[in-house]
Amino acid sequence: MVVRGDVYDRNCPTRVIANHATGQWGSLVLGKLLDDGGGTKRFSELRREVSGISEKMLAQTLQALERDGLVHREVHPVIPPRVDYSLTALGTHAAKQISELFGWIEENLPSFMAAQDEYDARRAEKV
Amino acid sequence: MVVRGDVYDRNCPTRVIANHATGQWGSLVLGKLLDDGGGTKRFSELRREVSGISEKMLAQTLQALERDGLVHREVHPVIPPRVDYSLTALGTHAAKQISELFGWIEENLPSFMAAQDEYDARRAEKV
DNA sequence: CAGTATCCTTGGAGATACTG
DNA sequence: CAGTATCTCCAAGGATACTG
Repeated sequence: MVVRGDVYDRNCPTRVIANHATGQWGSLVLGKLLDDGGGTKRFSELRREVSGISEKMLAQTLQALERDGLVHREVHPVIPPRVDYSLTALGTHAAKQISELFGWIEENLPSFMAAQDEYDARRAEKV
Repeated sequence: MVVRGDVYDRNCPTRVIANHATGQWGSLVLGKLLDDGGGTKRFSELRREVSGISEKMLAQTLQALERDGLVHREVHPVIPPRVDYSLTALGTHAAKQISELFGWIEENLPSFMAAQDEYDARRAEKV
């Protein structure tokens, strides 16, 4: 159907943006910014709250999200430096969708774990 | 708030499943299976339709999705081999959410491209 | 504090060839 | 056809140290 921007077509910008928004770090950063209820978060807050992310990946992730127009970056010219990150309108919409999906996965975690157990059991008996 | 299953906590099963479902290949495979309107798709169909995926990654992706209970795998004992993939109830729900998000990105592609252009322009003039 | 810069390692991912 | 096995390589990503 759609040809321009079709996410199933490689080398399509849609796919790149989708990967930023749904990637392992991008999705979590968007989620955390949404949790704040449209407020702002600082670099170090995100670093702490998104468990496992390194400084490098956080910086890189935020840059990609900012470039895509999902995140707004506000620099305060003070010492020590202070930079606030927040969601744009686009980012808020994306974050809501992702957050919903993640919430649904959490809610259904028992079903997922059961599926995994069953899969593993089936594989075990075939050996 | 939530501790067990919290996606923001590393080493949490939720995050692993989320990554399978929203990862660059997983998301596209789920999307393609949904496009088929609850029908089935064969390995080679998916290979063709998800532009850029290799056999290895498709096999690996399908296995992860099957293990998580998102995809059902039906083997027909015929020659030549025939294997049908379809969405489970869980998979259908996940696929719908992802598909919606991707559709929204496609629709708003102009906004994203504009944001990127603006970002690049701002960076260029600062040099 | 909010990043860069650097180095280094792991494994994600492709290509190819083979099998039931 | 639907995979698996193997080899290979590049880039994603982590750790550390440094700077405005």
